[in-house]
Amino acid sequence: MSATVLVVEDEPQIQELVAVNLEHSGHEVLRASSAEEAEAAIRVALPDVLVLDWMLPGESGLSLARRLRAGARTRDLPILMLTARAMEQDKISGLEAGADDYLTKPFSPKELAARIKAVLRRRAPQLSDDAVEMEGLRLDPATRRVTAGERRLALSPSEFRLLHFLLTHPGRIYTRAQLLDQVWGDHVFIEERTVDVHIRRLRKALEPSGHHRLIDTVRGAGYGLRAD
Amino acid sequence: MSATVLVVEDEPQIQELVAVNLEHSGHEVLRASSAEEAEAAIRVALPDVLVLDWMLPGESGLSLARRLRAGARTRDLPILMLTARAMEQDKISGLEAGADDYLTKPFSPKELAARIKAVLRRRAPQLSDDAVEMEGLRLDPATRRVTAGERRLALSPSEFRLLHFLLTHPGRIYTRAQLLDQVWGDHVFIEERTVDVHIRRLRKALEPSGHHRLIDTVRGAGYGLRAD
DNA sequence: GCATCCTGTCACAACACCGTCATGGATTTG
DNA sequence: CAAATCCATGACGGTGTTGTGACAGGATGC
Repeated sequence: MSATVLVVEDEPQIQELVAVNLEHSGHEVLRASSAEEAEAAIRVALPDVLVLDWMLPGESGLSLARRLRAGARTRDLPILMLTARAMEQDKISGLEAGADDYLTKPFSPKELAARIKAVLRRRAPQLSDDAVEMEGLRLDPATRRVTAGERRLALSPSEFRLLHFLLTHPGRIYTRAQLLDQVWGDHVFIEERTVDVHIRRLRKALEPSGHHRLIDTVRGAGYGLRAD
Repeated sequence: MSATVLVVEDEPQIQELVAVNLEHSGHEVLRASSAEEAEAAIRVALPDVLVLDWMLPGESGLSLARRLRAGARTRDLPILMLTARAMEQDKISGLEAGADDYLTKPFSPKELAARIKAVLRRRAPQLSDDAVEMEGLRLDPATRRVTAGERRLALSPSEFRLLHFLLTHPGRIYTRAQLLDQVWGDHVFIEERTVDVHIRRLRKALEPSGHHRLIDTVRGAGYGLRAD
């Protein structure tokens, strides 16, 4: 799980320490030394998570957190607060201001990595898990089952995602590039022709029940699911 | 049946009354006096159930409930609403906003305990202490026993909790992250692959009776209990 | 304080899956 | 009809995911 982390910390040594550890965990790290810098960075590009020192020159981290919680765009930005001491008071204020979690210095690199991971996991979007059905072909994300009438079909993860997308977007033709973006993800580098192979595998998996006929090939355009 | 209950109530006396009663029932109690405080507490650690006053200073309980229902992480959080009077209007609004049940002041400690129990049973079955059984595999939280037919199986605490969760949520597939949140707690920092190891240990423990076949591995998705 | 159990992590093996390519068939184009 | 595209399909090696045994540290009970 790799993410973009904005580290807001005025002491260069601590900033460096945190940044290096996060990079080592595979994260992209941005840095800021004050609340103002942090806000500017956030304006440019919303990070996935914020590591925020409680004490900062100028506006405090506490205050920044509170403001971020108020803004629509930054309301859901996960915040991990750094506090100098394990003061119960700090904890309470920090959490009231809207931090998701907090860490008291000194902290171990391992704990930092773990907390970041936990915070990210909690914010992970829950994919919709409503079942979809079409002409007796039923796909249920919650149970992860695909059935054709009574019969249960075995699909690989990719076949499952592809069929899920097609079932939720019937009647329209998608280019291979569009399918790669939608099913495999936005930034993957995969040969377009590979989509052909997956379509074929999906067709083969659907063949026992005859549902492979649902998948249309449109020459020169792409693939789609037959709409009635 | 011991759960973590977050009580959101601005009147100190009522808050105290509710809290004491819940603690007496064996629950862990957290307190908040406003919607904002409640939200901060929830961000840090998801409670098992929320007791929420309908009238609060600032944001109303109604509004908070509605927001919690919208968030992916808090969608399934059971909510018990407190209302000052038995207004039919309130009831409707409260339930529409997503409360699971409601209670009108004044209420008896006994009724409070009963409602909490009912709400938990409905929304978070693994927190109730009802025995669960499936294909001869029986788990009883009250006695902490697991039996396969006549045979008694010895499970470690983690194996017990994992099996309990699976037995109360059959059919559905859960990712490793979801299992960590549900079985280990909302706020733990554990490698996802550790779930594999516990699944394996649980399978091994169930093997003598053949019930290990109940546990499904779904490649690329997670684990679940076979539903028939 | 000691022995035991439990737990989280790791390393390695096994295997399913995936991405790519080569080939040949089908369809379109001129 | 020939050439040029485009697509279907089988095969294959690399990659990623899961199963499993081992181990060290911590908790627990005696």
